[in-house]
Amino acid sequence: MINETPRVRFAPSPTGYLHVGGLRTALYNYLFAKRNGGKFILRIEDTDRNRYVEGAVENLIKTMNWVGLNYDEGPDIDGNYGPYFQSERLEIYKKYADRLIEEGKAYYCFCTADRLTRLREEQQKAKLPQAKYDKHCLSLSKEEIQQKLNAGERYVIRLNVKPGPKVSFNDEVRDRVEFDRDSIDDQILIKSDSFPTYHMANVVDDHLMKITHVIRGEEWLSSTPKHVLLYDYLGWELPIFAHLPLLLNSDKSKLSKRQGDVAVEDYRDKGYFKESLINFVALLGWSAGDNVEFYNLQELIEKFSLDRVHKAGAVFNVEKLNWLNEEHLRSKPNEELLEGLKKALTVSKYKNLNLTDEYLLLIVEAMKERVSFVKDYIDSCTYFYEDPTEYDETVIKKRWKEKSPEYLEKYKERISTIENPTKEDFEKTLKDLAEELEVGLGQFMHPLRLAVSGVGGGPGMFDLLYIVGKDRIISRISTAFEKIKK
RNA sequence: GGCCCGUUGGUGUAAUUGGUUAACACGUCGCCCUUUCACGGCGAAGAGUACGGGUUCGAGUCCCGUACGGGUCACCA
Repeated sequence: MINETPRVRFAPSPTGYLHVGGLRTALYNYLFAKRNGGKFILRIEDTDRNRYVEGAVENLIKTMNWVGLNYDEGPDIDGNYGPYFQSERLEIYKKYADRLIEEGKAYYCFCTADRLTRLREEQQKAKLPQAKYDKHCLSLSKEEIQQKLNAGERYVIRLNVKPGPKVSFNDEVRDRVEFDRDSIDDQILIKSDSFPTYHMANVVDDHLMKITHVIRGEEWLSSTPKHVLLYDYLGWELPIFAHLPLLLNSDKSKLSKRQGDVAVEDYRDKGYFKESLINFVALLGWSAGDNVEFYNLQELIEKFSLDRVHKAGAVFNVEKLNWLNEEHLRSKPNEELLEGLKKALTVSKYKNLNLTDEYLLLIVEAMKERVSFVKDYIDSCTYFYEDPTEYDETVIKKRWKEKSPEYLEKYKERISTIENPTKEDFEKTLKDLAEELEVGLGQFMHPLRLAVSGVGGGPGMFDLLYIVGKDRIISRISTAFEKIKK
């Protein structure tokens, strides 16, 4: 095994969307594979027919593609170990279950759901430390079993956990973990609908698909002894386990829908870049130990290692995600942001404006240090798309002076005589005027910004003027005279 | 409740594997830059490492106990 190329898998059950915790698990698997020259496999754990969700797999694949975690084998990328849907591997599980039965390591169980709940209740009443199946059906004779089978009685197949030493295994992030054997229940392996349970399916598939490292969430830690036992019963070599710390809500409970968005799609729709999501989630439970926090996927591949994965759960902190999104935005070329902006524009109220790339690029550049999301290129500077309809009250109070109309009128007159004014023209005109009238530049700039944009903040004064342009400046100044009353 | 895992500023993490005053980032606050807002720069507050014992010349790092948090105990994954 030492020399085998690593094979890891991300094995979600298709519930409809990709959970951010799932994204983190997928990412670590991906990084581990890429770092070590291995293969990354996507396997669909669709063994619960009651939870079937229409279109869930398609959506999952779409989201995986969007974030760029490309797998080497999966439902739509054939490898030599398919099928990659567990629902298409039923005969395989059955075959191994039969083998276990033959060897006395598993057995048929005909107990009804009724009996099981009654059993559980009794055990609870008796204050037993733990509710476990009582191996009732283990004592059935061969004839009895055959008879029931022939009669078509519904059955499940259970793991036969026999007394023995502690079950232990090594975990890459938690070192050695041990469980008492009698704390392990006779887990159902094959359900009465002939579908396997997760425990059976994941062990069989991981072995058959030659998975070398099982990297999954910590919620699986306590069922790992069952899996270890199965490997043992089947005579298979154990993979290396790595149980990742959970992602938490701000109250430290397991990250849940109730306390915010958990779907990767939600974050995508809110305007987060896949780069920031990946970067952020990578840092939840892992660090290279070198103070670097800004990464792209390639850099993560180069730095990642399982032995630097943290043990404790990590709170999902949106503020840091926001910061990372700003950082990634600023690192992107303007052309890419332009494409994003154009796309955002098509679904905005400005979709019919037909603005040129040249014009939009000016906005992209002027606002680059002032936005967190591409959509902010619209939302936080609407004055580039339409005349202001309101004027910020506090700015009026602070900046709109008695003489403001007079100054602005003069500026308006002067720029109206310039043909195709450049940014420098707007600047020189303003400075000259202020000098002639012997007043501070601020007497011009602040009211002018207010009149042109309606707000007190924004890009550099002359960028603002240049982008808005002479004609609109002139008309907006006139409008401001009417609308701004002190 | 049983079992398992965990616990370093508000949050994410670091600390040469036992060796100075516990470091960085996000967030917060302040100053500088900029006659705007941001970006950027500088600085501050904020943990004495959950708590209590031990081992040791020396413990965030090792051991034990307690507390707290979480996970798990399905014919769900």
